[in-house]
Amino acid sequence: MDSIKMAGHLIRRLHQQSTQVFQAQTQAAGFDLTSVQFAALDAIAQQPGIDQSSLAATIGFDRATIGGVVDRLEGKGLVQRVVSTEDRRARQLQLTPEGVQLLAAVQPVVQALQADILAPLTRAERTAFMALALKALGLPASR
Amino acid sequence: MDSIKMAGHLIRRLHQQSTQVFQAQTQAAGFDLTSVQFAALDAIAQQPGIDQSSLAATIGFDRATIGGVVDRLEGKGLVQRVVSTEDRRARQLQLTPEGVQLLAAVQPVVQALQADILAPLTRAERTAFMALALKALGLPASR
DNA sequence: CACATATAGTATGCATGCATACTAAATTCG
DNA sequence: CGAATTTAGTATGCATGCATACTATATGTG
Repeated sequence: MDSIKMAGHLIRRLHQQSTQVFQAQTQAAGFDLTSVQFAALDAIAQQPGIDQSSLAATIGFDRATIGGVVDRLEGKGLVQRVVSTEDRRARQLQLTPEGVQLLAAVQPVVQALQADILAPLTRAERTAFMALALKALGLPASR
Repeated sequence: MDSIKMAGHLIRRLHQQSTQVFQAQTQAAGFDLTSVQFAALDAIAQQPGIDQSSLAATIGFDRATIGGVVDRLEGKGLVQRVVSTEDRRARQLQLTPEGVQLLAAVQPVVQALQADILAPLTRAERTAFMALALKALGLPASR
């Protein structure tokens, strides 16, 4: 079988397509943010005070990667790192006012581009694809 | 909507799962090869003498990335780079005998792990997923 | 032929993404 | 309590992956 047709290869290509659509449309809207940085911002907004380790678990990174992502978000002034008073190893993460504002502004753009990631699919096919992807990841379909 | 449920996020997670399964199973079988390196080897085997630019187009990389991949394959003694006599800018790629041997040995392993990438899905669901993925990439379903 | 343009590959810089090793702090257990 | 273990985060190295700029070569056009 062609490696071209293998599941792993198709998924890699989809990932490329996904990140390209994200970059193109968020940049066109005037934002400078990667999809990973968006995912981190969004997760922090939903669980303010979350530590880096829990954040990594939430969005599926490892600890080494999340450190760099948070570094860059902090560098852009979007996120604050505070040493936890309860556990001095942990860093609690919060959005700054700038982070809150940017997230609110970029969210509708990101929301809107999701369909474009799977543009050749019909709406019903997109729904089917998402359900299969969720199951393939071992996640409950309803989450 | 949770970013957790967005198409882009699901695809990123699938990509992680895919590369992890690939690494785990090929390493368990005694190979030291990334999925990208495998894709490159396989493509070169199917089109011997292909230049780097065409290789990049075939498997969906950009030129900058393919250079490093070929560097590493050459460093492992799996691939030969020869300056084309017809176009001295181009590098024609060939597998070495070691490359041919390794590809033949690893191919069945890679073949077998494809189903594990989508392990929670039934066989029918995997087929459906692959068809949707192909369509989402704008590729003909039959290729 | 001369010059403009296009193309193949490389180099550099930035951003994931993982493995491994390390430090500091918290927890467990004898 | 004190040592062993675990955990949070960082540091380092390797491998994609893309954007941009650069060199060398090829091609097209007047």
